[in-house]
Amino acid sequence: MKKYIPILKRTKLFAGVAEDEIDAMLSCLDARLHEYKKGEYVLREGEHLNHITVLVSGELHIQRDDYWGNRAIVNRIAVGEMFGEAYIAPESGALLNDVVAVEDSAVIFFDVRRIITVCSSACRFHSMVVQNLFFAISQKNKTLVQKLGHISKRTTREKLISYLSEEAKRQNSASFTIPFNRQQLADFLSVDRSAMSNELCKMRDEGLLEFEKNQFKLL
Amino acid sequence: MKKYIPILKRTKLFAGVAEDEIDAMLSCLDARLHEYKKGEYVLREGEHLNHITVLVSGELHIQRDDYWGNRAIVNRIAVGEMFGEAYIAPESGALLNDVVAVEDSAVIFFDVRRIITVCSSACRFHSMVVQNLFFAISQKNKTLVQKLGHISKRTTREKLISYLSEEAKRQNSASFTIPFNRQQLADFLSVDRSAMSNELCKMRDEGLLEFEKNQFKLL
DNA sequence: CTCTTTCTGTTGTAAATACAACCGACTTAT
DNA sequence: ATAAGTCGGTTGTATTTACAACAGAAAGAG
Repeated sequence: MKKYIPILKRTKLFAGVAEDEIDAMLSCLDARLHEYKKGEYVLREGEHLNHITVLVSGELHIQRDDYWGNRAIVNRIAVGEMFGEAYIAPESGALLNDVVAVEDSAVIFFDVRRIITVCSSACRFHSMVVQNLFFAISQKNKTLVQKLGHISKRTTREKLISYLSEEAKRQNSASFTIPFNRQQLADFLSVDRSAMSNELCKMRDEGLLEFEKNQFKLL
Repeated sequence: MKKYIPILKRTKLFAGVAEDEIDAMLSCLDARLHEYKKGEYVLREGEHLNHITVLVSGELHIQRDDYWGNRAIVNRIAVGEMFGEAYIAPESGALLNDVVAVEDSAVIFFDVRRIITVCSSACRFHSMVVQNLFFAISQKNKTLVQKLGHISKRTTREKLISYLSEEAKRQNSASFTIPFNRQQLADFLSVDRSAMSNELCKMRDEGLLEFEKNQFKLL
């Protein structure tokens, strides 16, 4: 687990905490490392979670499949990001979604109660972590609202424009790479892949954008 | 403002805090009361917010209108609920949505920094409020994921079933009242009102449910 | 009470989407 | 090298949805 301390240092959760302090906090927070192969489930819908988790290697999707096999990708977790923040409250109930490794991944689990209950003075940076967690959850909240903004658009084209222009803004460039292939993007935006592919090509023919694989450019 | 203390006592934010303690905390948290008439904007997209707010009277919608006049209702705030938790972080940027009073409403604003920075021992219950805020944000997060689950369904019928069965579950009865009229429900689920109305009637004719105004019964 | 406004359901048409099936390019495994 | 699998684009059709327009019922104003 110690090899991931430099990664933890760069996460929102441990922002401003020195590496040796993180090292000291690992046991205080009862940190546990788990590893997953590509395609493995980290957590399944219906399970109960009493941990805050941080992805330290690989990539995860928060997703849900319905009876008919339609997949909805609720969120994508990149290295350094957290998940499980929606289940901090004691009465928060079972997981609503599956969490799946889309690459070989490593996840560190932290005991929720140990985080939010500030411990003895041994952890001098604990209160900073609590505040970081505040900000991180708050920001995740905002991310979800943004995603709602995308998929509440009525047409596939509008959803694409909404999503792509936010990515351009976020990456601060008209040229950018998206972290999804076509099927994943379709699942993320809740549309049919072929219809979306069709629409993307129409938009390209109309001169709105260019793309090749995951590389997009808005014009 | 004092007349709303009994209401505050019943909110998630002040759960477990006695009324006289809340009274004492109001000034500590720099609480300010604002009132709005039905239809007035509490906040507008693009503004900056440095407060956590609690609705103590009336009803609010978090919504957004696009260029073509399509309205998306992101969330509904009932008495005792908070909003603005997505903008706690210092770098969280401008509001993504409008906040509108759909009834005559009263809102109390609390200074964010004063909440998350635990003050002197005068506020003995401050740390409890911090923990309450944690749980409340976390739960809001979960609510947003649930809403994503509804509108990521492909057809109007599936969206309706998803929403209505959750309401039934939440209200713990096959008969329940929803807090939206038809237009608002359509805006909430991101579908066309007339198409939705049509679909509801088809479902009724097929014996899936009964309804009258806002009163629904799943069969 | 009457007039106006709002709400809900209905219908027809045009547009958009889902679905299935297929193809070619490319990658990976054996 | 060959075969199998993955990925993205294309097409046609059936289904679904949006949109506009209208009508009756209910609610609210004067």
